[in-house]
Amino acid sequence: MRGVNKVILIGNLGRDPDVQFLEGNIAVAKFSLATTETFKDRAGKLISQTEWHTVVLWRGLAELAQKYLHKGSLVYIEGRLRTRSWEDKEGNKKFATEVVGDNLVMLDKRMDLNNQDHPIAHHSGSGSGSGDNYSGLDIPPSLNEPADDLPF
Amino acid sequence: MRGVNKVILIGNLGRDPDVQFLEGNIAVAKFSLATTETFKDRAGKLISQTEWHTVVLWRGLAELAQKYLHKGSLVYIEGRLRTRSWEDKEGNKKFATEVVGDNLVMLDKRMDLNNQDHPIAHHSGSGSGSGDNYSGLDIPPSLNEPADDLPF
Amino acid sequence: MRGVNKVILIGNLGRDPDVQFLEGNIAVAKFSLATTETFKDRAGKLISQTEWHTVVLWRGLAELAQKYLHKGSLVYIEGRLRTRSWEDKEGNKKFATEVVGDNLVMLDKRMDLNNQDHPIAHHSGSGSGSGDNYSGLDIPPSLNEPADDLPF
Amino acid sequence: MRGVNKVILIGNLGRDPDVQFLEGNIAVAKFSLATTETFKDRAGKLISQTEWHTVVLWRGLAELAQKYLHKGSLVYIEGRLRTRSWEDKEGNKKFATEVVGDNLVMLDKRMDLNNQDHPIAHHSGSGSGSGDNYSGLDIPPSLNEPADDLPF
DNA sequence: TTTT
DNA sequence: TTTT
Repeated sequence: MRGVNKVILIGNLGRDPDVQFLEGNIAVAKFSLATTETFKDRAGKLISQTEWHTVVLWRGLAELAQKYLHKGSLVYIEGRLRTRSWEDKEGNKKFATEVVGDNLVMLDKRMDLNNQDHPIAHHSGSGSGSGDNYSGLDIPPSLNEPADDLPF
Repeated sequence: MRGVNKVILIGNLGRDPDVQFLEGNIAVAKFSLATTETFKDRAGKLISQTEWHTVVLWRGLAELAQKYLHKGSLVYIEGRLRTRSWEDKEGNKKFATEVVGDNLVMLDKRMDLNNQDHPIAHHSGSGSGSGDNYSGLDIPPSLNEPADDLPF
Repeated sequence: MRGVNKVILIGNLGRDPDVQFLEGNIAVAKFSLATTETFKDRAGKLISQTEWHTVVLWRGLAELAQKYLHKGSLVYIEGRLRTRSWEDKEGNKKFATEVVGDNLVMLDKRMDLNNQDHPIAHHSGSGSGSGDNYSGLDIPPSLNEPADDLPF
Repeated sequence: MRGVNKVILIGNLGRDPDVQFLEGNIAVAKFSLATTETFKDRAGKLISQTEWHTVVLWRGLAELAQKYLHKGSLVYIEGRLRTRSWEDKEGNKKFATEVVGDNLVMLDKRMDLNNQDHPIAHHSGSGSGSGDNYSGLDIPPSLNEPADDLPF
């Protein structure tokens, strides 16, 4: 209660997403995302800093990732932090912090504009990226209020 | 597609929320929210700057607002911007930008911790804020994945 | 004090930015930004909703806008809401809500990768988008801590 | 360039902050923060989920943490993710993901309202928390534009 | 491991 | 007025 746990990332995939299907045919996608920020240090020198994040997507978002994302894709991810812990075979306690995505926006689909036939990278062929209803890019606010009949 | 429109506010209600019910018994709440930020200007002087926002909540969130929020309440609102336009009686074009909330977190309920019986302010008596299941404070990610059986 | 007023947008410029210089040679840029979100309504139908925002940038960010942004540019803007009011000549009270940007990330510069010579749109010639040091894209956290000598 | 790495948290400190001073008298604070989100699972059952984060603050923010934060404090933190890795004595590779805070807003100072003399917890006495100008809570946008002489 |  |  009374908590907020929100992450917003824009970055590039380091590899193609790893997608798996659990029982019930539930898709889960996982990939590394690099966010690079540039800023000036105290001396005014330009510093570029890259951070790697593990992103996990479920269900519909995982399926979108499978269809449209690949190594190098630029994406906006909104989600929350989750830290998992376990013991490895030697009994060492391990931790991993992941970003579980609630929303995904693809930012380089625009490539298609210039170049409909050859999406920028080695998709696995399939019928991917074309067409224009990779609907649900946003899986957003399930709020859809009645039209503009606000009584104010 | 490919868009993001997100607002995050923490501030205090300027008045009790105005709640109305549309056909279908759909609740809509509206209130002014003051966000005050403090920072230093170029000269190092401390500046306090208050901005007023119009917040609109629908359905369940509007009902929570009606039950638990009042003048002075401190809240976290996450939502999106929406600008409406219309003509007033004199035919002047008018604009109003509102924040339509998708998520609400009440930040001063904690009062209850110290003082279960007298929430900090003049609630309308009702069965207000006590108890600890004013559930649904967050109306968040409808993502609920299977437990920790991630195959990675 | 105790307030937050934050806006995060990803969208396209409706027109080239309008850039002006105030006394002291302070740059101010202003433009309209369209954010389009797609989601399913209660009936499962795909709805696309575009919202227009007025974005204002100051100083260095305004200069970046002047150099690199144009009609159609896809950008990430982080900023805060500010509502201004005034009276027009007829004495009508007017309001305008703007997003004052604190951070700007250009999301389609990538165009340059494919096509160094013809940025996607009619830049004003100048020495625009090429080169790779349109530094300061991010004008971010002026926090730059000492290297990784954290004592924990 | 072209990246965003942003985290927004609202939660409670699990313990008093651990504050240290590095050479140059640079303060660094570190603490665990619990964010609890409540939502309904697929079956409509109310689920409460707590996530623990490691938060690191530098310089002025660390000093504020030292003065005003303690076990149980409710805070808003805005920052970015940083993952550090190292090898422990046994040569095992270890990872730790932290939230490096760029902004801090204290959300329960209001306690003072009800109870000026006994802030909710064992402060180190110092006369701190009272008064109402623990200014600089926000250390925000170093943008401070000239007053409202926008030429638009 | 990405990207500029 | 943008973009898909």
